[in-house]
Amino acid sequence: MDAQRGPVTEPTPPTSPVASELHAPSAPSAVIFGRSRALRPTGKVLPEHARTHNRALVLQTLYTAGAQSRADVARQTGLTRVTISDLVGDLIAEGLVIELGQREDARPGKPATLIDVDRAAFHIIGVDLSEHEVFRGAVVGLDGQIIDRDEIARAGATGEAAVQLVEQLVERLLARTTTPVLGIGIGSPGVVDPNGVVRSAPNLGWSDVALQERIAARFALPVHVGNDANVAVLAEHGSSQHDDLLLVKVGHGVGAGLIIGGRPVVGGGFAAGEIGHVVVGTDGGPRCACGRDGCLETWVAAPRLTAQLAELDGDGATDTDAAASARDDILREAGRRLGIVLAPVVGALNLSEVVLSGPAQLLDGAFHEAAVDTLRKRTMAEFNRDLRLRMSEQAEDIVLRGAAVMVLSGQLGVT
Amino acid sequence: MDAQRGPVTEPTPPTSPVASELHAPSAPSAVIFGRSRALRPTGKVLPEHARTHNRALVLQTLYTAGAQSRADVARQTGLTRVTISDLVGDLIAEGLVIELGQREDARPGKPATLIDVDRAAFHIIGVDLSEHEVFRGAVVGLDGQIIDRDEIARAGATGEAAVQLVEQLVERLLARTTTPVLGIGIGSPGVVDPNGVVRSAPNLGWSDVALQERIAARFALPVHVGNDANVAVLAEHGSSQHDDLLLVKVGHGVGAGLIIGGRPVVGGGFAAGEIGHVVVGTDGGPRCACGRDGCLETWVAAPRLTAQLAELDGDGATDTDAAASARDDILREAGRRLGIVLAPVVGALNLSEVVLSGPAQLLDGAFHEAAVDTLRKRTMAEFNRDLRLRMSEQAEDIVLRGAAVMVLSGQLGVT
DNA sequence: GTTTGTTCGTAAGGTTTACTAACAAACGTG
DNA sequence: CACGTTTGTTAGTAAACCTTACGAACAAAC
Repeated sequence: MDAQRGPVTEPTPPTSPVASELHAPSAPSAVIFGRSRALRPTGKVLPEHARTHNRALVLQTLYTAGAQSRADVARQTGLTRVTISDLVGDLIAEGLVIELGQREDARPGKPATLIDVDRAAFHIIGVDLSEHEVFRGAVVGLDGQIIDRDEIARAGATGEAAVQLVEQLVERLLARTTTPVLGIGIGSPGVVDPNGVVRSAPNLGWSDVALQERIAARFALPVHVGNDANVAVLAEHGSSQHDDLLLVKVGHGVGAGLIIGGRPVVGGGFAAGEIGHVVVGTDGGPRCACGRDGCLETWVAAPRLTAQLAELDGDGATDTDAAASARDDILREAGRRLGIVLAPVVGALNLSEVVLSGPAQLLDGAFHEAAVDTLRKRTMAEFNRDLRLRMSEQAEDIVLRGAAVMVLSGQLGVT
Repeated sequence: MDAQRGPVTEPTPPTSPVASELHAPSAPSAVIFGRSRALRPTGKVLPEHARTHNRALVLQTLYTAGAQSRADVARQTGLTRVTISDLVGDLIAEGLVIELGQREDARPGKPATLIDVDRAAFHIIGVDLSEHEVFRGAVVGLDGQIIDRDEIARAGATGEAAVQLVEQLVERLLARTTTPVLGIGIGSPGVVDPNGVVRSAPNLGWSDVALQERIAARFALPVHVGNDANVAVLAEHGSSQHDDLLLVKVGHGVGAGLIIGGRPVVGGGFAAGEIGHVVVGTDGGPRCACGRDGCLETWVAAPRLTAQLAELDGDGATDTDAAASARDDILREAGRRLGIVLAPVVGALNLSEVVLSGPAQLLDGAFHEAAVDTLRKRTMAEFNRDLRLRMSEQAEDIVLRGAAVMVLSGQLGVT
């Protein structure tokens, strides 16, 4: 009974070198385990990759916890003081970290030299192309604060004209800061692939536009491009406690950004989060531009809701109570429809947090309540007990800040 | 215009050592980027971790591509022949890899010594607790082939009695092989946490049962426990080309297993894939045991479908054509309901592959067709053009083999 | 039969990385 | 003031992978 049990740590003795008779050279075989993830490391790992990783770990520790001594960082990361000193030395030489002088509080021992990410050393350019009327951009600090902003009217521009508007906007933003720029982050509507090619953005008339390449070539800076909702969820993730997070962005259309296990989800066709044209319910619904009835967008897209509410006002409601009630009915139904679509997603992913982003006057009331209520009624309470559905706190700047997060991740973090 | 642009590779000159006046020791600050993934490496990485990774890479390469020379492995992995020789030396010493003698085909140069994973060196014990009437188990080869199998009638056992049945089954399986056993993999219904504790499995009367600990202590072997559907999707992933995969397991209940970006999804409450009690549609439905109307299980769980079909036979259909048609109607409606639930998930994740596992006589016909049809009608064709919904090819043994994959991953792969 | 070129696997030595051990500096405390 | 504590650095070591170099073994061409 014992001979047959052999954990890897106590292997069987090495086999005879020539065993070709015993084990016929196996053909590539059935190998049902072939693609098992754990057995499929992404590629080789060299010591220098470890170094890169640890470097990012130090940066992250400083960034999150704020100014502290090298010894503090060592304790937090588990690396030794020696190694931390070495890594910090590199980071200081690169201008990413600075010494802030000695710690002031009274403790025994040699006083600590405080170090921190040099939060004033770089700015980031964030650009939001998701609004229908205007392209907005900002100079963003490393801590996410908006330092300066600018915008450029879209005026219906599409195709190449729209690309040139983006270039103009970036140019103007770059002129507004004298601090070195870490990179440019752009949140675009539509389907964006990992190379920053906008595969398809009907509103902008874009199809396979190599935006990342264009902007990078023009400004000689690192450029990152992502879908607007996927970018927005990055900003939200910063202030969230959870590693699984779904952000629903209600605007001209409806899109979602998804983070699972701390990693953004892109999807096989790079179209993850495109839930605007999923059909809701089994009772029909308004005709959608895509040709079907009852797409999510027909229920909850901002222009639709606004139009419905305007129609209500047009009916000239005399009683203000009744008007408010009718208004809430519309918003409640929209929220319910969103809940119906989200329920299967929340159930399948066992999500703990869903965030709503969009016009507060539309979403932050009856809409929100109905969505929460519907979600609870349609998922298993036992599994989703601690589910939260909340409004985003990032308001209008969510894409701008998310774009900045994308740059920070891409430039300073582990790829 | 140039001074302000500084990629990390061309940083600003180091700041003066004492800059405390310029940069007030920043409080932990707003830090909206704080939890950005790329900036939040999981922990320190030491050179030995790189070694572990590369070791797994070599194993994976051999496992997938079959017998080959050290030089072949070097070319495939990108590591040098020297390093590969070193790693392979370790693996041979551990008994995981064997030399098979010289390559026979005629080529210039020194003939290659073929090496391969020693596919006969270990067996794996796989256990499937997901069936209602019986616990099934098997001795599984490293390539996933079922070498021997056994089962034990559950006879309604719950709680401690059920645990003891699992122990008996494992004991009997271990007695059926004289080959060293790499580990024991168990697929259980219910919610299973990463430590192998079954948090909740109502059918088995389990609540916080430390199954992994129990079995590991009893047999002194590595043990891995997972949810049955989550385990099943591992088996399917082996034969799939995609890194995003959803498996729907229809049996006594309905559950799903999900792999995104090559990684299993567990969910915040470890209940990912529990879609059986998500409400389908907006037109009510049969009353569910959980108290609500129209849960997915009320539409597609195997016992429900079987009962509906039996009822049909009970009506004594004389015309066989009409009977077949009525039968298909029932299955079609069930398939449609599944499609309705899956559509938002497929849309949100931009899934490229969905797999059905369960009784073929129920699923592989009208049910399947209706599910495909519904899914296409309810998602955006443009984004999900290459979506496939197919039956699993693993049949009854999917959980057994998935459990074995779990062990193989856990014992030989990167954690 | 000899030469040439190729391929394989190994050996030797160097570089990078992070570790342990040890220490000086600087501080509070008794 | 002696002592313990804490910080950050220096020196040396171990691990991991690299480059370079080499012998062995073969096919192909002469």
